[in-house]
Amino acid sequence: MARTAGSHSDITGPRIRAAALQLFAQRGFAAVSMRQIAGEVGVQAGALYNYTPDKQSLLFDLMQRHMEGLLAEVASRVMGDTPTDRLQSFVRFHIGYHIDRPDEVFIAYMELRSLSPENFARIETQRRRYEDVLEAILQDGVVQGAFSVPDTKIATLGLIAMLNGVNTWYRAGGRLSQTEVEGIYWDMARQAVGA
Amino acid sequence: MARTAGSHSDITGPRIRAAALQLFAQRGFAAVSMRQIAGEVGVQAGALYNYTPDKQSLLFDLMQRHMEGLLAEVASRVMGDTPTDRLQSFVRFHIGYHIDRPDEVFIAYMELRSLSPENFARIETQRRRYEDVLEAILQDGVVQGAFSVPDTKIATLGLIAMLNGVNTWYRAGGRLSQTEVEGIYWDMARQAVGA
DNA sequence: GTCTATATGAAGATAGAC
DNA sequence: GTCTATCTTCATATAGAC
Repeated sequence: MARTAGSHSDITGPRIRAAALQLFAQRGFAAVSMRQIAGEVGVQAGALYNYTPDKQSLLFDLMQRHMEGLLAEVASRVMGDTPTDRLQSFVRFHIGYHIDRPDEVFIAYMELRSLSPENFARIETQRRRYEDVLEAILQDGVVQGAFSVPDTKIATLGLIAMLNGVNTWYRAGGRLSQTEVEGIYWDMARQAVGA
Repeated sequence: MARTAGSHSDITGPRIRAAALQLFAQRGFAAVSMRQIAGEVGVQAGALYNYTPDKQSLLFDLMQRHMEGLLAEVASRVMGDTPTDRLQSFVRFHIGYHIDRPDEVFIAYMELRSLSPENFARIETQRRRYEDVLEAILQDGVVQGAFSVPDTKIATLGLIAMLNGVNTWYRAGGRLSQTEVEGIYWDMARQAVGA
């Protein structure tokens, strides 16, 4: 169907977010213009303002949705009777979730500085809640003598940084399956905490 | 001394790079204007063009200098008779070098997408040379049976990502000394490769 | 080498017609 | 809800005086 003037509120909103997501990830928030986003969607720039009050809110909306999805999923997917089992499920969940959403992840970690101070504070709160999930597992493991970790806070940040690194090289259809990648990172993570 | 019109070629160049470095790291390349850099240095925007042909070259110059310094230093600082010793010296070097240069490191990893294709290719080549230093150590260790690493390429990228994470939280004057931080990351790295 | 002034283009955002 | 047209500001980069 050719694009014509008219009402498309149901589909234009998601299309704007999808276009913004891809463009922000590829070129960076500051380097992308509202006109470019509109062009990708197939509308004029002015039409975007029916969906977002401004460019900053569009970025915040993307990051907020990502963090909420991440927090909801980690809560339902991380489980196990022992700290080691829970750590494994966290590592595998994190790798899988991040592999599936490279653009969201990239933006959430790279465009923090493009947020207004208020929006930054909100996203940071959500991020800390996610880190706390992992740190609680590590603390449990240390208390129970299952892990050897000198500093759970630093280990948390170090592990997450290591896991995030998967998105710098993983591409779907490469030589390794997602499960294989999960297994490799789980091996490294398990050894890193002395489990 | 008040700023006045005149010749200052010896000091203005470094001051421009220092200002650009800080501003690019803080706000991102695309979000920083030549006027802002000039303002930080204390000259007018036009004067910058006596030192760089354009903004892109200024970014490339910063990244190029960083990578060359990194490669020169890693070559002279990483040593040891065994793979484990060499890995330890690499980890401690990497942490120390990165802690000392947060802005350079941040830009080198975050503004790759802001480079022109030709400049990107040059920086990528240097980056790969740095990764190769670590991968050679891991391969040595695997061959000699000192390390347990399922995939040296992924382990290289995973370790570097983990080590780079230090810059997301380390601040000079915090609760841990640089040597303590090096020790913590060395513990994690050593365990991660099964050394 | 730095200044002022400016050429030229593009940015975010809004107004009002349809 | 989208369009066209526009306001206003700011961007990179250059020219020529000092």
